[in-house]
Amino acid sequence: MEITTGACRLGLWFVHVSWQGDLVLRVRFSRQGVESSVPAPIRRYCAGQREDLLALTSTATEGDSVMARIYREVRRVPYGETATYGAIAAKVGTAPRVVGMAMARNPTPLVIPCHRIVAKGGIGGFSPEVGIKEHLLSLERRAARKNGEFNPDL
DNA sequence: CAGTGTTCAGGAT
DNA sequence: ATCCTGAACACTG
Repeated sequence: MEITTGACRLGLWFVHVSWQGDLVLRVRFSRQGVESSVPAPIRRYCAGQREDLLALTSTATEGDSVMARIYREVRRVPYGETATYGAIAAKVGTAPRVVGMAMARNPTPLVIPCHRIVAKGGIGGFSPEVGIKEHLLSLERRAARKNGEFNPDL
């Protein structure tokens, strides 16, 4: 199967995706872009529909490295909810800081929802802009609420 | 070696 | 109550 690349709009930004079937190789954000095709679940997600993206996979979750185990744990955080760096670290058996590094180097945001990982006393970081993280979290809050869910947190 | 999208305990103010 | 240190950790330039 061929490797495909495309982009779709997300608020003020564009989401650029490189994928091969259900396997997503890379996701990145930028201000520039031209609308083209992306995997259907990502298009629905960006349109603000409730979509957990679990149908897609990422190469970053493969293997036994600490990084891969962190990424697998992050994927278990449900749509519309958040977890702290420390909580993920405790489950994997490493330090919170290592989780931060894994998030910073996440090759496939959205598919591995690093935006749902927040600091204990604040939102935590996000590259290239924390504004994207805020946008994603409020997008998920809205969609979850529309589905009749009650989210006291966030 | 220093530096990361952190957190906690311990101590001083 | 808030503010500083240092340590723990996996990985990169």
